Amino acid sequence: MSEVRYSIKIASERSGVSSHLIRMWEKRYGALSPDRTETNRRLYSDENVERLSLLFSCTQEGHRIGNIASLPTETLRQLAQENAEIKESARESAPPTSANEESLPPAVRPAFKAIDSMDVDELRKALDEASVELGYQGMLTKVVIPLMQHIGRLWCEGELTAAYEHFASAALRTYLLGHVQSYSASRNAPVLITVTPAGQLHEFGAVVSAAAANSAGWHVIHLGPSLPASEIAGAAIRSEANMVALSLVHPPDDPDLPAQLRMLRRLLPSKVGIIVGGRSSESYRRTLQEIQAQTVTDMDQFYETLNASRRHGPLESNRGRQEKTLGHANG
Amino acid sequence: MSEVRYSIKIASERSGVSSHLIRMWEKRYGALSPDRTETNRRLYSDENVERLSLLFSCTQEGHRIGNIASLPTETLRQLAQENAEIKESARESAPPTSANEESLPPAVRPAFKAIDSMDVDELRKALDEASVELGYQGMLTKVVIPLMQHIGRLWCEGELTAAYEHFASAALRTYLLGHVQSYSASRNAPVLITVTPAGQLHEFGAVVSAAAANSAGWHVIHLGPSLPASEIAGAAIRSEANMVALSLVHPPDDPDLPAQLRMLRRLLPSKVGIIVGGRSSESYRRTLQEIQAQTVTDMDQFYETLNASRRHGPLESNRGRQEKTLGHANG
DNA sequence: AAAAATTAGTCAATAGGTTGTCGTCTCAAA
DNA sequence: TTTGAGACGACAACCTATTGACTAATTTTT
Repeated sequence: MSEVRYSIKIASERSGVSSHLIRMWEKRYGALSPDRTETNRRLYSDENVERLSLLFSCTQEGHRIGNIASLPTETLRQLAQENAEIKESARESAPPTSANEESLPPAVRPAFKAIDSMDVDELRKALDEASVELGYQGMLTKVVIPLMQHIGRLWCEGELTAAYEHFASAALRTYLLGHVQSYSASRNAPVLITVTPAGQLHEFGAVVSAAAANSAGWHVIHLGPSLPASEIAGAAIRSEANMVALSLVHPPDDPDLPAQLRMLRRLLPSKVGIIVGGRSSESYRRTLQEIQAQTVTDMDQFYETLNASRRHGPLESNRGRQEKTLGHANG
Repeated sequence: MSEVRYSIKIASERSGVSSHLIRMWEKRYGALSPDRTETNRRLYSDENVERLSLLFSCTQEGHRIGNIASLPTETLRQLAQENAEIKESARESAPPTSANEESLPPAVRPAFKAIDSMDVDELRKALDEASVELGYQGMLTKVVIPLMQHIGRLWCEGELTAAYEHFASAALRTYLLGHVQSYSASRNAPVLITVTPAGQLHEFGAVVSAAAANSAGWHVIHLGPSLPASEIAGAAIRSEANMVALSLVHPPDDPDLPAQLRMLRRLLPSKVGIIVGGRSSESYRRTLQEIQAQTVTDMDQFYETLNASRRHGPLESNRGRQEKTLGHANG
């Protein structure tokens, strides 16, 4: 701790309380009693300044200075703590975004604006327009993915609150999967399962690949995030899937995941291919190689792999997918 | 506990009783006798505030203030709890939710079949048809909810694999939120935020309420699962929401949740109502009551509450109560 | 059933307390 | 000399307390 003392001006700047008011608080309420120089100048320590800041934020919250001026600093700290979140949420809700818009490609901006104002309809419109302009797959690669990356970045840097991230996820997921629904392909289209293995909670990659594969003519069954290998395999077998697409994003170092992946390979029929993408797929490279998964690092590769597998892939097979009901469920 | 005393303004904000009314209760019924400053200002302790909250919720239940004002705080606490229990049990005995075992209602079967064969299109068709037959809200209450309950039960009993549960969640969510998108209401429709508080991972209740509210003419912003209170409040403020709908399902005993809920109440503008549903809402009854959340146990109640709030502001009530707990907005 | 009384919440007016800001004056520091 | 600090007094804006009167609903009485 330094024993630095500040003039009232500095104390005022640091605490946000005008020097005038600082004197008033001292005089009227005895809020604090700073040391003085020989010539009667006030000298404020770091503790003094902290106390001033606390008093200030409490008054901002509606507490009357007269009621709190004499409380010990520790109590003030608690009181301010109670309200800390208020300020946070207020502050964060005030400046939604601003600075980083320039760094966004123009095509992404309308969609980002829609997220910014939490408007699903606007988002849908933006994406529809992007679809027309860039094609569906172009919309995916040039708008949706950069958009989520940007939001993720802003979120990490604390420039965007989790609420926006959640909203964006929910809205985009609904938009993309909604399209999967309505595009759903003909009866003898190849079948792809999109899913995230147990422990991987980020669904977004799987959603995008679902949308992408669907637009490429696949019949897609999206199972969502964090499903154990046995479940994935079960679903694949039951639906006679041709491929399973996994997205690995976070965590990049799950010690259980390799075992899960190996088990998945073992349980899956050998003609069913595994295709893996996502930021963290690199971290599990060894295992992925071992199970002969095809890793892709971008959308183009993903399309390519899908096409290849469709032509001479581990599939072909009789497309006579007949409905199978669950043996067990109630009659 | 700190020995902090609050001004009447703060006491009013925290208890939800207008400052005016607080004085009336003191003067007419001697409901409580706060300390005073030398200049006769009232000073409220935390206990005082709690008592005010209790009195308030009891009056909301229909008790006359004159009858309960002189009861000791402990008795009030019991009374408030009893009321909540009676309400609960009345509701529970009324709709016995016989949706038990063996036969699920015929209306649900096509949708269940679709889930069973993991066919999104078929599911969509089944729900569309149910919509035509039962109306959108009927589809929600008579198909979607029983369906999810049924699947949840089968899952619990190990009769259905997680893959089906995941698939059903993803598909239903997309279907329901997709409809929210396209229905999105006009500019001056009331705004509802649907979300799950931090720690509550089950999104489904929030999704259904989003769909329901949207069909009732609300503008819905769905934020998805597990968002901290400050985020929820920030989003609500920013979007000028009229209500926030929370779904509590699992876990039923999160020790952090009550604090989260209290904080949410504090951060939200007091005119923003909180509406809570879900299987576990009962477990948090005390806290919910404290924050004056309106709990609902079925869809009908949900609609009712939405409508009431739309008509007389957030605090609906049997007796055309004041819609301003915020009488302190003096000015 | 109509009239009167009771109950509960709200309003308005007045008086006075509380708080942030301003201006002025004086004195120390640069 | 200019600038900033200290002290004092004044003041407007806001908050609080009290009183009495008003409204609307409910209950009691006639």
